[in-house]
Amino acid sequence: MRIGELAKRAGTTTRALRFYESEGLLEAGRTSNGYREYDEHHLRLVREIQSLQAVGLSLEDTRPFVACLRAGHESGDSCPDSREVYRRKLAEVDACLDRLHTVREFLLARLAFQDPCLVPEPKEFQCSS
Amino acid sequence: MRIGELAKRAGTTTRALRFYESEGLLEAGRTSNGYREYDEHHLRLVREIQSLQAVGLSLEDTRPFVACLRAGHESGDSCPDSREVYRRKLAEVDACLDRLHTVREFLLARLAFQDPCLVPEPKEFQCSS
DNA sequence: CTAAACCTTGACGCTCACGTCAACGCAAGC
DNA sequence: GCTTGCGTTGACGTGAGCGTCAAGGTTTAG
Repeated sequence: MRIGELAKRAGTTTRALRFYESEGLLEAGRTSNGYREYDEHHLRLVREIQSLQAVGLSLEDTRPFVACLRAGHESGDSCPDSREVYRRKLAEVDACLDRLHTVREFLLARLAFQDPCLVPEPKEFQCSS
Repeated sequence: MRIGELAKRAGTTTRALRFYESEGLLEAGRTSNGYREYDEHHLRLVREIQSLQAVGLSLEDTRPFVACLRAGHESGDSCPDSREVYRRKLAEVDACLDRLHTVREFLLARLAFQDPCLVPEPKEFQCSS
């Protein structure tokens, strides 16, 4: 199949697929006229990337999973590097949950009209999913 | 005081202060040579902005608080618009907490080697603090 | 007097995962 | 033959909140 069909079947865009290729995540074959050629295995890879992005992993973080699938494993998260990414992300999520609980308490206190001087630590913090 | 001193006392940078001014959040007076001139009231405004950013509010969201302080209120969150921002942010935080709990369960399940097909909704979602 | 340390505006850089446009080639239906 | 709809590469735009020069003017310490 060509890039348009893969995009449609995966529910994404051709631009995204070309971007994955430029990042080395999705190598495609080429037909004689230069068109990219994909198969079901590529669709599987794209689906893996999408589901990982859905839980808040960056594209960079999906590399081990893609590599794991390409190495022949039936699931992308059966390799050590992938599981390490899971563990790291879990720690991030836990930290984020802590942080958000603190923020929530702060907002509730302010809405309840309490003292305006208790401010959460202004640490750099990025909470994303 | 001039911009450098204000930055130092607020624990920020001159660039940030100039940026706030460009966004209309921090209007400064000017001395005869064109230097910006600030007082304790400005410092108070900057501190307010910082503490709000620390709980994950965007600069845009800090506008009502700054306006409230400039309107003469002793605290920036005593005005209706400010409290509305608090309420909206609280709702965002709650949604984020829900989302992160789901993600956390997903990660735990994957690490426990379970079925690889349950994937959280790939909704657009931005969780930040 | 001079050098350091401050101030000014303006403009580009950064992150991330693409969106969007430009300008072109290729293929198929009428 | 012509239009329509695929495909190609390349390059710039997006958002948030500044960081980081660049190229000057001003003030202060020695």
